[in-house]
Amino acid sequence: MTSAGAESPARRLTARGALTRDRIVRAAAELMHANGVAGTTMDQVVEASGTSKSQLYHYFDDKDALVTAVIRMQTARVMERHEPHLEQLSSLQGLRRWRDAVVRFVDERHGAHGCAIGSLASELADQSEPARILINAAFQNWESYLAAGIRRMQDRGELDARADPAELATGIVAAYQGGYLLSQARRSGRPMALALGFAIRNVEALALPQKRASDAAS
Amino acid sequence: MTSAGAESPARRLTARGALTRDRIVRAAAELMHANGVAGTTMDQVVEASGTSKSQLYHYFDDKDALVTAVIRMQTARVMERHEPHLEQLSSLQGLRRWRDAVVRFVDERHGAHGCAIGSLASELADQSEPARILINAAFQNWESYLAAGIRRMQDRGELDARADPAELATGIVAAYQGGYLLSQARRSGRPMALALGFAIRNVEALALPQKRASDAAS
DNA sequence: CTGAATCCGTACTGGCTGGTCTACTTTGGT
DNA sequence: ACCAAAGTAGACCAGCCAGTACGGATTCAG
Repeated sequence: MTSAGAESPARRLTARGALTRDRIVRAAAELMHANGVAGTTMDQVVEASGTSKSQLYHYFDDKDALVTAVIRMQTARVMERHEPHLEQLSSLQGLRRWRDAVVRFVDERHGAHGCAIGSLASELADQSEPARILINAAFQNWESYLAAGIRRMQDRGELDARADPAELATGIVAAYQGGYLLSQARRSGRPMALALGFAIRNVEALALPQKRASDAAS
Repeated sequence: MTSAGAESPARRLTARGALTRDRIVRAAAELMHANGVAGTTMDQVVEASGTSKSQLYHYFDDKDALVTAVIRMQTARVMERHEPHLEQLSSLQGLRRWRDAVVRFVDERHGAHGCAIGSLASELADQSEPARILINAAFQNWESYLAAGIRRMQDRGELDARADPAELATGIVAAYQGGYLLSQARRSGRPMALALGFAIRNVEALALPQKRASDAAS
């Protein structure tokens, strides 16, 4: 992992070819998430994907190119899992629901493997500048979802307009990543629950007293 | 990294031997922090430490044993850097001073390499159970320092007695780790500053109104 | 139908990796 | 002074790794 050249210049891909390529990336993503990028060999990817060496090198120039594809897939996957909760986020209640879903997810697997993006970030950020840029973009994108949701809370008058959505969003994603890491080390979802809880409390602290009755307690 | 056997049964070590051993661990720690554990070869350690293959394998059974020694050294080193601030911690003011020192440290190197413990945690937690246990202990120890400080704030009547020091401590360490990871990806100390700021605000929120004049503003 | 591009399988290689072996030098206790 | 233990050196090896060579099978445009 030094230069990570751009991906193959998007040659013609038949439907069959696209499928094979996808199987490769999927297998690589799984292996790299479980064993790390350096801990995953091209031969393992070949076997896990049920393809062959020549196919692998047909679709990817080298390991760096494969890693790039894996980063893209993983960031997309993680966001896909969060999008349902964040897309329409516009209330503290929604933020808490997201937190609960996250905690449940982490708790179920006792923090195993950590966040797919987070572990890639930790391993690659200082090894490959292109990878770092991609991963940083993923984090920023993630934060932008949260920031947009927080902005909607302000628009709805639930939150103080002086709050800084972008800063709060960064704080929440940081809590998520740190909470995940501690949960991974402790094999317990508890640190994630605490970390996200504290992060969200910073948003709650900026809540405005609601004018009317409307939605109920807690 | 699968079994990580116990370290060599502490044979007799001459002063010269201990020095050599230390040089090896020091070099290994540096390399592994910069390039990852999997990305560091035994030959690199030999060269960087100015020793030889036989010395390496004289002092360590295998790479796992060396990694174990590196974990011990890194956790000790990191704690040494924080101890001056945390040892006597007994006020919000002190907590903020610690945060400032951390942010300065991260900012200076633009988050490069990340937290030594954090990156080891991310790479090893799911690869080696003994390593995971060691790293988890380091986190817990770190948290216990913060918790003790927070408890002292309660004893001094600066903080609400209903606050849970252990939970707050976990939240702060999580914010530190997550903040570091984002800072590493963004090459900026800003995420760390925000993350720690938000974490500490949870402590500040539990501050009690001080009875007398005594210490000044902010 | 045809031929060129895409797709695929497998054997192979040169270099690197963790780890071993044998032999030489230094140290420290008595 | 002696010698066993500790320390040191560097050659060596078997296996693994990323990447290549080359030949054959499918697919698709025209």
